[in-house]
Amino acid sequence: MPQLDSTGRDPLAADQETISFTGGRERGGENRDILPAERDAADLPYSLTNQSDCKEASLKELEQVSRGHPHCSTHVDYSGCFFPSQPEGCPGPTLQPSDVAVVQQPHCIHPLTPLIAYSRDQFPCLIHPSHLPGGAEPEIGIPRQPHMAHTIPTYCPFSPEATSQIPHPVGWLISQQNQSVYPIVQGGFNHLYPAAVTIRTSLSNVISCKWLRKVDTDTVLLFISRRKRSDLKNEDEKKNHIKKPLNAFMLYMKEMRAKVVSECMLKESAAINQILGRRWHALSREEQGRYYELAKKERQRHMQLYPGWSARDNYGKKKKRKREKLPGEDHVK
DNA sequence: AACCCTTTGAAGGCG
DNA sequence: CGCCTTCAAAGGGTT
Repeated sequence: MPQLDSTGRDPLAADQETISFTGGRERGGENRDILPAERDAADLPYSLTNQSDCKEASLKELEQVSRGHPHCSTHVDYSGCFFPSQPEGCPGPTLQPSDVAVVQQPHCIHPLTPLIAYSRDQFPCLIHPSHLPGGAEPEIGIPRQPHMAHTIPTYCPFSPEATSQIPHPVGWLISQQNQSVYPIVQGGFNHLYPAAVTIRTSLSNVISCKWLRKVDTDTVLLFISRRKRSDLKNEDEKKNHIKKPLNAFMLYMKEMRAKVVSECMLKESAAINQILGRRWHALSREEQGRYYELAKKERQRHMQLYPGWSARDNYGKKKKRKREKLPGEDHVK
């Protein structure tokens, strides 16, 4: 745990109320004078050695790297894939959280200069007003109406073969650059794009609009089997899912994972995350601060992109398998 | 196929 | 306010 100032508040957090170094991260603070790497091997709760510990070849390689530098200690903690006790200047695998700037490269330039693309991995190019139904003004971050998504049916009672040939109402957006685009949330256009209009527009080349106009949307939906609707709805929910912004540690993990994987020849994320967790605690305040700052910007950008979004929206989306608690096992976090 | 594991941090709910 | 829970990423492992 980072040092607290005399007031008990973290000085780094003083001007960032959302940044917290508290929260009982005792492992990181209990012995700051000892590099976490030095105690990694001893107590990894999740056994690395059982599964995919640093393999023989990579161990030799790591040892060579370590010995190759005059300042590097030859004490190598292989079981945790760490390089402890590295003096200043040693270019070993110990963290050098250099430039974090771009975590994920957006494929089109967004005014908000995204670091991470939420949902569908992409960001929108600006929408021209003429392309919006009703000539609506384009906005950065179309207001979401996630809870409306399921309330208005948008599907047609026709076979997949038939519907697959129907152009998507906003297909022009998707076809741009042959990439997915701004995470258009189902319902984001609901106020402009009522279901009946959608159906009429989409099927105008297939069936008579005259006929459709006479058919109530609910009646149309009777043609769709419940299962089919359920599948489509689930698919739709996945597409419209807005993910939480990444926190500082997640940003750090995202950047450093590949490095750890290559160093330790590990692929199992649980083991890698344990290593990353320890390295995180080994970071200096300044180094961690950079990630906290990055995470803060991420949250701000997320708020701009998805005003009104709440973390609560994603609750219950992942079904948890009930795991039997072992005797004496408490919730440890 | 869906969830578990494992990490830290943010955020929401509840008493 | 403090505690608990969920979910962000990742990919091999498990059910």
